[in-house]
Amino acid sequence: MKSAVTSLAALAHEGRLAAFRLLVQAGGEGLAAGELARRLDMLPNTLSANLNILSHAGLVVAQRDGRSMIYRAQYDAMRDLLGFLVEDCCGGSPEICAPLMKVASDCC
Amino acid sequence: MKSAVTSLAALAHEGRLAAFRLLVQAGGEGLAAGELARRLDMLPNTLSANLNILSHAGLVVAQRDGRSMIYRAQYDAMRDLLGFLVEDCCGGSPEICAPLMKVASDCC
DNA sequence: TCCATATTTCCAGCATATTCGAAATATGTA
DNA sequence: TACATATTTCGAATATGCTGGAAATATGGA
Repeated sequence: MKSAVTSLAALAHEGRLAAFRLLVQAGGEGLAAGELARRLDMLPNTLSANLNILSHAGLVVAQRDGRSMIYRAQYDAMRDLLGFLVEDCCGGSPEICAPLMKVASDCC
Repeated sequence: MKSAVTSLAALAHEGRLAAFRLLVQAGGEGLAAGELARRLDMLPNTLSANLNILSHAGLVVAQRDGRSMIYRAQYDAMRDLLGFLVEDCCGGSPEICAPLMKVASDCC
């Protein structure tokens, strides 16, 4: 619950959400902080602060590669968050869960 | 995207997340504001402000019933949010989507 | 070593969010 | 009408979050 709030807060910011989505799309290769800053048109220091917040929430991890820092999305954390959000849905509310099945099956 | 950030911000608060989860569990009957305040041990005015934030995000709706205000979770908004969060998962990252399938099928 | 690149850290200022007490509003009941 | 209940609105204090400039750190190359 505490970590869900941390993750939600990390994603509840336009720049951070956009950064996270780019990292999800980038897949296992990840993206360098500078490349993210360019694509998102953010100042490097501002982006760094925001990546730090995503990292503290466990949604991304960083790894140094030469002069660059490569950031990658952490799928486990995202899965945990999604799992938490739908956790209660069968305790009275298949209305959420059933559409979710559709989203998931359309997607995969 | 903008509405996703609004919804995420609304849920990124311990009290609001707990309130929303209670409403999800409560199902179509919903819960009165006072009942929520009792269960969550929140002052009525504080809860009211927080319900207003959830309502503004479209995650709950309110309906007067006598002296009480009945709040209900809005499943469509939650489904949209979850859909948005997994939207990109197949653009390189079935790692998120596949576990989500499992979550959804375990649940329903 | 010296310099350029990549990124982070520090700091200050500004904006937004959170909470609470008190007062106001709406409804039901005697 | 008068009063109790349920909830919201208002206002102010406090806390937290966000941003950008400047400086610091880390790495690679000449």
